[in-house]
Amino acid sequence: MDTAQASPGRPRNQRTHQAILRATTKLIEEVGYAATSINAVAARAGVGKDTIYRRWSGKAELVYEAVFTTVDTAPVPDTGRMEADIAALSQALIAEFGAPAAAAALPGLLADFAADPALRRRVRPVLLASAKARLAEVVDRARSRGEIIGSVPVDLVLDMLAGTVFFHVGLLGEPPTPAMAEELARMATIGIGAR
Amino acid sequence: MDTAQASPGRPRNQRTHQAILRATTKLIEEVGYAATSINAVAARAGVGKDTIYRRWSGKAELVYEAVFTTVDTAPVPDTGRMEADIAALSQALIAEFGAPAAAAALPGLLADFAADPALRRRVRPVLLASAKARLAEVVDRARSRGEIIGSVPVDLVLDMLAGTVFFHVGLLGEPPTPAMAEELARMATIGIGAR
Amino acid sequence: MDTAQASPGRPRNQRTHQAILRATTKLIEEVGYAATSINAVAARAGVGKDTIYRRWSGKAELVYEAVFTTVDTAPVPDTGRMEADIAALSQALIAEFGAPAAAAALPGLLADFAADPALRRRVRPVLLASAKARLAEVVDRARSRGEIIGSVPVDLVLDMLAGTVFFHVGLLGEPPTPAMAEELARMATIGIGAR
Amino acid sequence: MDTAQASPGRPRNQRTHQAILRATTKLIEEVGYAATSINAVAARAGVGKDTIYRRWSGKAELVYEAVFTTVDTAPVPDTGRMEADIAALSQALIAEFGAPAAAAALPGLLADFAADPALRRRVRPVLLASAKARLAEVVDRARSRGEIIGSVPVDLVLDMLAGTVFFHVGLLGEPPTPAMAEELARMATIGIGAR
DNA sequence: GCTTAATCGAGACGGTACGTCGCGTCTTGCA
DNA sequence: TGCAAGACGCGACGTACCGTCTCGATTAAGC
Repeated sequence: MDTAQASPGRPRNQRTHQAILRATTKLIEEVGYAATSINAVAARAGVGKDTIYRRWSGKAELVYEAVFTTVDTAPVPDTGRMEADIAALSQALIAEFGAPAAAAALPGLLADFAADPALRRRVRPVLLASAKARLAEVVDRARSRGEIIGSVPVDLVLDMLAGTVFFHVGLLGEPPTPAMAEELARMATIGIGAR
Repeated sequence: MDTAQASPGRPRNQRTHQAILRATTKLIEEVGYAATSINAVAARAGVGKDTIYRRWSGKAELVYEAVFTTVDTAPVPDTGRMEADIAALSQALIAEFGAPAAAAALPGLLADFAADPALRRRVRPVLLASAKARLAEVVDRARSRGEIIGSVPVDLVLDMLAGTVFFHVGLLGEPPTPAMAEELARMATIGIGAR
Repeated sequence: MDTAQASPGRPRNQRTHQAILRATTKLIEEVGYAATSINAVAARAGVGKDTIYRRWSGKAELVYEAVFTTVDTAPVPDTGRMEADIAALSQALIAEFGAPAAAAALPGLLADFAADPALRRRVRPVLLASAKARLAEVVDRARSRGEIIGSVPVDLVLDMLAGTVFFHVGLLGEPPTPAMAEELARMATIGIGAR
Repeated sequence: MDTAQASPGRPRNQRTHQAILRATTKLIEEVGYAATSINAVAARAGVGKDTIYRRWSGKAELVYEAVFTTVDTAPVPDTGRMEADIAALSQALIAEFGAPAAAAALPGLLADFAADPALRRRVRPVLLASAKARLAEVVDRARSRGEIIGSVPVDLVLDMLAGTVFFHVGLLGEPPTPAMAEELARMATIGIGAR
């Protein structure tokens, strides 16, 4: 199923692509989202601005790809007990959203998403997709074991985990403490389990 | 303790003050946070830019005051059962953050807070202060009734309620549905109660 | 007839105005019209780009004012013989259009005028207005002395003088030699006189 | 003297060459010199940009070839009277420079020549070469008939004819009227004859 | 017939300038 | 001193071309 589909003309340089993403991540970590301009990214990556706009619609999409495209390679936790599985997933999600670059990017990113409906529609289904699939798998397994009956508000739980971290970071400027992460994970677990 | 503190020169006009806040709220609702510029607010309020900067440090503080300074006049719920009290508080908080102007302002506001430590420090203690006091009161009453023992992560619960709404709004562009609000309130209630 | 007409708000700074014009003239002389960018003028004058665009519509208008607004203070020649008067006027016009900054600016300026009808309409009546008035005066005096009868193609003569210099400069890159200037002045003189 | 000089590799396509020149002329007439970009020419001609740069150094050379390479096939006028001959030549030159495409291209072309010494040197001797040869022939014949003695400023006359038309066109945006052309031709004729 | 090498359409690429916008500060004259 | 108006220096925005480059696919002429 090789969708090579060679288009005419000079192909885009993958090294350039990576250089831009790297420069973006660096800048986000060093000066934050607001102070990261397309101009600066271009200069840092040794690239023309057009080369950036040719691939991304603007700062939001660029930063999103640079910061949130770490594929989850870890296997879905399967301890046999739903609570433990959900706790593991929650910890992972919190770690992802609390990581330096992510924490620095999230507030600005969310603001830009909120301001642009089209952008929002493009990103929304992707942002939490992986986490959603994993959580759904855990829940399904629990259901087949008879641990729970009825539906589970998967989307809500994800919004809760991500949103809490985001809000905390936005207002405190610091990543969540492990203690808080644990507390939060427990809350999510109970929220699902106690139905 | 009348802190009139009459300074020399012409005193500031309170009607002007209100006109600026009104114009700000209108603009936020009509065009959103990003497109609301100080220039536009000044023009809309029929006011010079300096008159705005003399009172607020910038867009974030102005919008914050315009949108989030509705004093909670309702009495703290006291049904005799903690669960019901918390549910009521949660519903109120969700309603406040899900209101049109608030929902439109929150993402941008949080982003600006995240970008400016000084601003963050100034706003942080105020933003959820009222809600925090009310929740603490409810919890204290429950404790004196013997319903719970040990500490309660009040801050976390508030971050969770506000953050979830914010994240949902930022990514969906719509205020939370009543159903979701109920579900979320229950989650918070259980999260606290089940300790 | 003092048209002060004080408009509200902070008045424009005349020193800034002059600094911009000076920077423009310098740049034109140093790097030529094409390489003179608004960006560069702004940097050189220590001024924001807006401050330039607030006063002029673009490079063409700016350069035009910087280079071609040297008011003719010399009195209209009046030797008693039309030929000598016209020769003097021609020499003056040629000198004006052959001056370093003017010679460097003219080709690009004309090209921009040609490309923008609105701009053309705005500049056209002003560009040769002074020269036209002086020539008309000389011709009138000659007519009243009985030296000539009938009409005189004043516009054509001016286009000829300016155009020849311009074309010469554009294709040679050098100001016209005194010899050529004299020859050209004579041609104009004869062209008018011999009617 | 067949300078075929067959080089290895695929030979250049002459139809492509013509297609580019045609597209250039069309664009010049439709949108003017300034708005005629190499990009646009390439798109219009269905050609890659390299194919253009392989043949011409840039817009100026391309437009010059597209617009000013109509070889004078008409015989040099020979009426027996110099004045009539010169008038005929002048009329022809004015017509050439006043033609739609030429009038649209000239100002920008001259500006580019003025900005680039190398380009100027390459084009200068060619631009008026044909006209110069014809004028020289007419003058020589007149001299051998004894009509004139001494030298004649041939270059100056050509600059004058071309420059006047150019200046007029650049500032008015319209081709010269027949009346003006006649007047101008007469001026050139007298300018030469009256020596 | 096979190689060789330049040409072709397409479009990516690093640059530079564009003209606009918003920022937060300043400078007027008037109240 | 407050205030409306608006000039000011700054710097980012997203776009348009520039002239060069890199693809894969032709297209002759020379071997």
